[in-house]
Amino acid sequence: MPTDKLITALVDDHPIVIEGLKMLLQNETNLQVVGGFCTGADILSYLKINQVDLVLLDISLPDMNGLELCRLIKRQSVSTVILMLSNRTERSIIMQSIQNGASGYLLKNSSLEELRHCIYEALQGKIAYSKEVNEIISHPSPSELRGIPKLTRREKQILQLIAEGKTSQTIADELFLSPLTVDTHRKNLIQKFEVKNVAELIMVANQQDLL
Amino acid sequence: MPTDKLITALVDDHPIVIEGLKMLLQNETNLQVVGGFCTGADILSYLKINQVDLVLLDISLPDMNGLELCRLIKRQSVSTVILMLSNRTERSIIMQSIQNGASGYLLKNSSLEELRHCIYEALQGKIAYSKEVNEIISHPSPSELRGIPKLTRREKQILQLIAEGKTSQTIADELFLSPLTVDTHRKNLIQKFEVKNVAELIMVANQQDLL
DNA sequence: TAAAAAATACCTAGAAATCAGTAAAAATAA
DNA sequence: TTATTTTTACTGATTTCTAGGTATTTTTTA
Repeated sequence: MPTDKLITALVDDHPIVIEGLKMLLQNETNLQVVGGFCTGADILSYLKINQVDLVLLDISLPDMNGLELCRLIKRQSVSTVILMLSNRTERSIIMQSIQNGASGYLLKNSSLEELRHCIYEALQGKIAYSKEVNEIISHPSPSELRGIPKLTRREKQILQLIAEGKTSQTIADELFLSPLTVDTHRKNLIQKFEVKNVAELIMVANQQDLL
Repeated sequence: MPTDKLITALVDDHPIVIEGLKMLLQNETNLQVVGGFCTGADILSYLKINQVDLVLLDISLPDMNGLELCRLIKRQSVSTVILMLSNRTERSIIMQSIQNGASGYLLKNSSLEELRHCIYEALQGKIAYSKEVNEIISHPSPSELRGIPKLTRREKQILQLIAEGKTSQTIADELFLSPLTVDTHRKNLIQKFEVKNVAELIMVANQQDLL
């Protein structure tokens, strides 16, 4: 029994979100939700024997990365349109999504209207972003423009010790260096990260997972 | 027109989640969802003129912290039962929820059954955790065993500004305070966290997700 | 409304960090 | 082996932070 409705699958690790989307989309006349999947493995095995026109896909899944999954789905079925539906607001993740074959990107706090609109656009072959995502793309934050500085071995080591609350003198004693040398490294770290002092240094180093 | 059903409000910055929960809970015979709110301000102003028995509350909201909101709701209406519904898995956040008056904590990837069960338990006056949350609570990591200092509003604010690399003088100018006052707060922060200086302060504040 | 907590502000004085340079060994890469 | 990067170390001046306090006003809580 073929149908003229768009066969749609939902992938999200939150059952509540899946159920919610199901309910929301059941009123849409032009599409039919055939299933909700909590893992990447589930949707992939389903796609092996079933044709799906549209997939709403979350980034964070228990068994694999949503970006990776996006690529795998596209490889298995080029005609399937994928819309990413995530909380992640990082430019890089949005870009990677598109590069992996997604036709659009929505934040989960999008309105229903936006969701509808993006589905429509994506099915037309366009790349569809929700309003907020467009903002993110067009206004890169200073912290994102700030590249991740390349640190030398010594600098990493001293950064670590600074984060432990040690003074230049203490660090010098520990590494058998002159405190003046440690000061130089400290200065270079502050320069490389383009920050004002150690407080901010430790903050951005944390944001960049360097500690 | 009084009702014997439990008046329930939903607070989440994701319209999709709200709609989903609404749909899911509309089949429950013993409760009635009266509204979904996307901001803390919305629910608070609603509660000023309406009685609500149960609130399902997200942590991350656009205008204020969910933990703070939990406290405010409880202050305005003690009899209202609050269940936190969040993605955050940090012990400290779970504990803070309970301390701020919540009757339970669920992760968003809980099943519908778990949600039902927790609502039931919470209404009975118990503290209700979902399965995964129980796991988290019973396996504390070493870094989490270090007590979480209670910060005042001002201290949180100043901690934030310190993390941005601002000096006491700059912070004082910004908040219209004496730099000596900022120094006092700075000193208290260092004491409360039992650290040696701001570098370590920012480090452990990060570990405890306070920034 | 009384008690407790938070926020405000100050003193003295020493310790530590930051800025703006320079420069020479030592290690690594081309 | 030559060139580049890293690591080491210094001067001198200035700013900022930290440690020991005390104390009053304001706000919040009981």
